[in-house]
Amino acid sequence: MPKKSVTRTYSRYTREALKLLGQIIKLGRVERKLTAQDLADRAGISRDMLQRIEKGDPKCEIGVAFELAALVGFKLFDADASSLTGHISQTEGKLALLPKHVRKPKAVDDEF
Amino acid sequence: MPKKSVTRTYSRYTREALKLLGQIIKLGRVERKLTAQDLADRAGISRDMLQRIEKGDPKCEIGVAFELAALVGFKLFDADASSLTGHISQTEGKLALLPKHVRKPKAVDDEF
DNA sequence: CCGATATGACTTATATATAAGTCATTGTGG
DNA sequence: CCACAATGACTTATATATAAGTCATATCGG
Repeated sequence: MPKKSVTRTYSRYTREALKLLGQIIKLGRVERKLTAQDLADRAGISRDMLQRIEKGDPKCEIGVAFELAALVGFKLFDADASSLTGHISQTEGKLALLPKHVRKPKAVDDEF
Repeated sequence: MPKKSVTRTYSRYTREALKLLGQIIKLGRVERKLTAQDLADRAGISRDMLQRIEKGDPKCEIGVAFELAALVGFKLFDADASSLTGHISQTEGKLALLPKHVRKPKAVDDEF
């Protein structure tokens, strides 16, 4: 494992967001009359993992969660893939304008 | 490991969405003049993992990704935690109205 | 009602993601 | 221009998430 044991903490926002996402997935699944096993099969995951995601477990593969959401018709970025491509290059453009390396100042609390 | 080796596939949408999320995080980080190491430290993760998330790797803990996004000021659900709580109970309400178990029909392709 | 089945909660073996470290390269600030 | 620092790309050991399986319970359809 990592050479040091890992214990993470999550902000309240993160926990709530994950819980909501899980509920959205479950809601979508039930509305579409899909069995947990069915949806899991479609996503290529175990029923157990689907359950954990529906519960909002923070330690799941993000790819699987996104995939599940999409499978039940929920897009986190309310746009289709082709539209996302546009956003991506747009973001790439912004990044290109910024310095490649970040110069560490004294203290970085631009919390203004 | 799982008793069977796992090879997942992801839809184009999922891949694009993850890529975009990673870019958003990187953009936010650079704009805030945070070193990769700095942001990683703040999130309690390794620099290596931050890099992977910024690249859009689907196999990362979803909790960490959400946390990073929030750290650089990006909320996937554009609302604060207290507002999310409202959404959660709202969704819970909807779920309560639906059958607890899904009855498996013959074929389930409500693709209409 | 009752039988079949979906769900939730566990357990276990093991594939795999992660932290840590290294090295080479590049970019920046002085 | 140049030294120093940040980044990107790897490698490796190991903690941990996952698939699979089991059991008990709840609940829906007939």
